[in-house]
Amino acid sequence: MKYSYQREQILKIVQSSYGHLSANEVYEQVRKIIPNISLGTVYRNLNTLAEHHFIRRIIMPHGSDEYDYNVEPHSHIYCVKCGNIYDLPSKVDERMQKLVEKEAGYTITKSSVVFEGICPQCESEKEG
Amino acid sequence: MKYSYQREQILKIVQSSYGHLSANEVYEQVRKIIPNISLGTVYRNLNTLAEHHFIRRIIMPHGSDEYDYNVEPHSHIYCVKCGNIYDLPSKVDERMQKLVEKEAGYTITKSSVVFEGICPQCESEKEG
DNA sequence: CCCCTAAGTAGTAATGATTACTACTTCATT
DNA sequence: AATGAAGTAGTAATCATTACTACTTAGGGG
Repeated sequence: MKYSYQREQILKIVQSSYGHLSANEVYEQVRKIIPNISLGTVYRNLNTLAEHHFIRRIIMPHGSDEYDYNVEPHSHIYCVKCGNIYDLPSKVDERMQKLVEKEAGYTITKSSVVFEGICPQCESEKEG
Repeated sequence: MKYSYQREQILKIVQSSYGHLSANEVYEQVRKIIPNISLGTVYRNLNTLAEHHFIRRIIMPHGSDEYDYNVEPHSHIYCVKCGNIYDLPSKVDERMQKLVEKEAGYTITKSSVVFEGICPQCESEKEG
């Protein structure tokens, strides 16, 4: 991987976001610094960075994929009320994997798990 | 839902497939019976049938969605060796859901879970 | 039994996310 | 400094899916 200013800025944005960003959201942000950057460059660099484990690509079932500063394998949950995407503890992933391997006899190499539900905050607001 | 010959044939194909078919695969099959059927008609009917719980739509992380005759909620695993998509027992789903609700405090309404791994058959062939 | 209209259809165009392509530029090594 | 592999901007292409349009049909009320 050769250095490039574009990639450096893209990495900074994802790392400082402390959340999940779509390629387009990264594009919007990086354009403030590099106005003529191309969307293709954003995609290419996000994927290169993900391949080299600097960030993690979250393949969303529908809609655009998201890029995550947290490189530890973990699943995600989309809150249908507030629209946010939250991380699930990686402990949950480990246990899910063991469950599938034990119950069904498969060797899991990778998983794409996105839950939909209601986050604790929205759940408690329901009563207020 | 008004009767239509097209929808009847589409339902028959998915139900008699005993597996998972993409919209395009259904299209290819139904064209043998109704040569000038439109791909849009296939999509519309598959989704209508799924909404009415005659079949189930499996949203795949990447690639095309699949349609399943098995309407019980269950997750899927894609075997990276043979390329097939297998069902996981719905017991696994129930336990995954409980795990997430207990460990992370979320109320799960829906889940899109697709594992990638190696199926028992391919696993055993490795040694031969 | 026929008419009406909402639902369905074929065919095509549009959408949205992502990747591919092309000609030009830049990093970093000798 | 020269070279070549890797990177870039800009644009076109791809792929799955949905939307649109004008036409057709199912099927209940008169």
